[in-house]
Amino acid sequence: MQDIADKLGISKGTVSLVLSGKAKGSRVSEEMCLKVKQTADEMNYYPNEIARSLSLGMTMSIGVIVTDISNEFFGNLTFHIQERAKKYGYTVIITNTNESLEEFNNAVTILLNKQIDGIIFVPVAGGQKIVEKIMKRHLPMVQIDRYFPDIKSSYIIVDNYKISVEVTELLIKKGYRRIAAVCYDINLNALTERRQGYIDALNRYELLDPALIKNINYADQEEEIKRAIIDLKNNPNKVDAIFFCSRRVFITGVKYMHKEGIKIPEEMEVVCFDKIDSFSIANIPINYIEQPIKKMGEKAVDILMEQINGANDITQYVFDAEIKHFS
Amino acid sequence: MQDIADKLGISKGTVSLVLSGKAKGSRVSEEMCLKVKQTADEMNYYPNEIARSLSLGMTMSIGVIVTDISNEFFGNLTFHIQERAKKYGYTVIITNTNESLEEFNNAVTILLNKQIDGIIFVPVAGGQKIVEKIMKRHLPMVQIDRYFPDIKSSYIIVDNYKISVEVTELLIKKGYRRIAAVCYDINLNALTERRQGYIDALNRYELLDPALIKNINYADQEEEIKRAIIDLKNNPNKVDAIFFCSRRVFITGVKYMHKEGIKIPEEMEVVCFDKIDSFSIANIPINYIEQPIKKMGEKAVDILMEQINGANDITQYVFDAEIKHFS
DNA sequence: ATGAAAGCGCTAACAT
DNA sequence: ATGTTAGCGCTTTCAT
Repeated sequence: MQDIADKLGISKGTVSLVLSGKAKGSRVSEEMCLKVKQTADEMNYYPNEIARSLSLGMTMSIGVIVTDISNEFFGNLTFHIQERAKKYGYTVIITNTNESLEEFNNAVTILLNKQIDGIIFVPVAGGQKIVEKIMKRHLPMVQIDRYFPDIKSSYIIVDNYKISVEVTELLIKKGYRRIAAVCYDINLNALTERRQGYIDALNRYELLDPALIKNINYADQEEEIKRAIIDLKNNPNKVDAIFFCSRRVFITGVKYMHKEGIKIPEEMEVVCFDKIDSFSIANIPINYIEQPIKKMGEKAVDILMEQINGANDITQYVFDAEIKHFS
Repeated sequence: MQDIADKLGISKGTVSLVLSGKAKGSRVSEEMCLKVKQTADEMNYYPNEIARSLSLGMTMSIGVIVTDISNEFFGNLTFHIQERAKKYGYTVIITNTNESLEEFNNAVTILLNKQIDGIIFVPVAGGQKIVEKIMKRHLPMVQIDRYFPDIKSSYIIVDNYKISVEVTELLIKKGYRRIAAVCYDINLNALTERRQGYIDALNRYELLDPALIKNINYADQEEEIKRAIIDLKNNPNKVDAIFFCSRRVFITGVKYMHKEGIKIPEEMEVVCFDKIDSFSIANIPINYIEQPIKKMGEKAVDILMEQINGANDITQYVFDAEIKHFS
């Protein structure tokens, strides 16, 4: 900037005005404007956003913390967040927690230090203390996919409970009576609500059989899911349908259903929580629950931007998921 | 920092020394060190990385440009890039091009302006001019997954040609004679080489039948793939196997094979270029080609870091993919 | 062992 | 319409 000012024999300030588009209102002569822009081009000038950020006190970037970007759901979610942020002229810095508290903490620290203007994050179980760091800084934030009930902030979630009730009722209405559920045993509202929805729906019809609820330990899931499937197959009182409470569980579960020779849907129907973009290779009918990922991501950005622009209200969106059918 | 200096009645410089860990070598008294660290804690001090970056002339972030982060392959790739970068203390800024030249250009500009220390990117067809901007700045860079042959820089790719020859030969050795290929018609080396490998292998055995090569237009893929499958099914001279040149094409292709009632593998075997983490829901044997995504991502970061640390040599890695079998 | 001050590249308020 | 200057928060060299 100094260089181009020198070359034209004018001052740095003027150059800044022109280049940052604040030369309107006849602040700077047309002629000068043109000259400046031209020389900037010639000298192949690129603004230093870091300096700009330091001076302005804002970075035009937001942080996004997800569990694992290679996961189909979060991959999609971050994609939509990014695309939306682009529209606001914002850049996104994504980090993964891998569901680890330590990594969650690191991510938050790094992002805060990088002076991001706001943050969208998927909470990690037990991370309340960490979130308070964000709040202390009065940094705009929105929780997504999950939330800490005791933290007063904006969030975007899906009504996991409601849709789980609905899908279970759908199975009941289809005539199934022996409906199993395979879920992670993780203590996160997004997950426990799915199980609870299933339980409550079955209870309402007096169809609940606790033996049909399979809680899976995350670390040892392959083995545990396998055992669950075998167990369900061997249940003396034939099982009709299985509700898989998340994507990964579904994939592994169906794999062992195939291995055990369980015919889908003739012997058992299946429900998958979340859409998988390769359902079509399975050649079986699949009931699935689709979350409005795009809407969630976009809304999260919209809310965050409002906060960045000064809004103080906390906004909490609970979207409805949808039951769909693939065949 | 000033605040904590004031509070202790010492100077900003000293505080900086301590907090950035440069107080070793008895530069600052033990006692002072402790006091500073303590007050920093109490006052809940967080370093401003932006100011630090400006002063240091480096940001400790690298840019990553991929086609689309919600794509399974790129999702995995960026995940591994991030995890590796973490180890070096680096943050990653990811952007998507959606295969658009304009977005590619924007991404590069934004990243350059943000003063990233290096960049890893998946080139977009026709983007040579844009890449030159990066080179002009002498910014460390490495191309990944694809590369511009006429640009002299580091890259990490997979030998698409070789593995395609191998997988085709495998099919031939299995006894198949009528082997089809379904590929995008996009003009990118990563893709054309797959088709060429298939062609050359078949030619070598005098088994090539041009009618069995189906080139798919990206924009209209669903319909075109459907037609391709029907066409292959109706070929008077029964088709034995199909080589799907990429993930999406495979998913759609298999879907229509199911719809057309083509039995896999009894009537036709299938090959998928790329691994899909939900193969197991398909319950069919699948030959697939697995790229060493993790190694690719990590190596890209390693190379980039060497360059950032001053290495001038350009490093070009061509990894081998592997043929695997799912059943 | 610690202080003082310049400088990183830009913005913005104030002068002219 | 343009110039001058202080300052953003930190690092680092040179003094003390």
